[in-house]
Amino acid sequence: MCGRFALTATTKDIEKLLPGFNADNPFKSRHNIAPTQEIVTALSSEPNRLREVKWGLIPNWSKDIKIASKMINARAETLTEKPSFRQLVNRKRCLIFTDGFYEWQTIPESKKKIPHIIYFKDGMPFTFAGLWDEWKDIQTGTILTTATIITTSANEFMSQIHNRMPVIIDEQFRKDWLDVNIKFTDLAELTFSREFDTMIMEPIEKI
DNA sequence: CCAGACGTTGTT
DNA sequence: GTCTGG
DNA sequence: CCAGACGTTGTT
DNA sequence: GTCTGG
Repeated sequence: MCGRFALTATTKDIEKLLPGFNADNPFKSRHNIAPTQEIVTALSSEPNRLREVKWGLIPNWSKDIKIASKMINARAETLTEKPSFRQLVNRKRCLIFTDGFYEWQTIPESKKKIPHIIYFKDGMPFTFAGLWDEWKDIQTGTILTTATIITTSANEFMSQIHNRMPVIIDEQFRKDWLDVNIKFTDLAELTFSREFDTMIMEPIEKI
């Protein structure tokens, strides 16, 4: 799955990933982004903007804000079936910016978990596939924008440590993923597990 | 019909 | 909002 | 995902 | 051990 990641690149380098998209404000460098915190995204509805939203999807119909902490990931395999996601796949897709994510390897019979960081050889930031939504807090009238990260089965490389991984959208497909004129069924292939030539994985002591 | 859930992961 | 379970 | 809390009563 | 908050 994907429950922690980093975004330490400069705002300028992040903007380079998606020409024409500009950041609202400079983004802070962060090594350990946790669910419920702000994440940097490009949303399908706002074609020229990079903005922060909260990690943990709150569907627009939700009565309880607490649902967010359960909705940090969405399985690619069942996106079009699940009530929480099926209405979003054709209308509210997003890209989530990162330059490395963490997975924990569980060691059988020792109860220990070893964190690993996964990133690319060039050190550049890259993008996860996500879904987003807007939710109105009835008490205050505030609109909250939230997102979830789509996961898929681990590729051969990642399966050394874990059975799931986030969906990564390559450079040439980023604009397609954000284009809601393209149906999800025509993009579903992007969520399938595949190998990456320059992916690096390293065990770390601590995040 | 209404009431209640709406999710993923990992472990057994 | 929509589906599932009772 | 991990880290940290996990509780009540009565008094200020 | 399990739930909550970040």
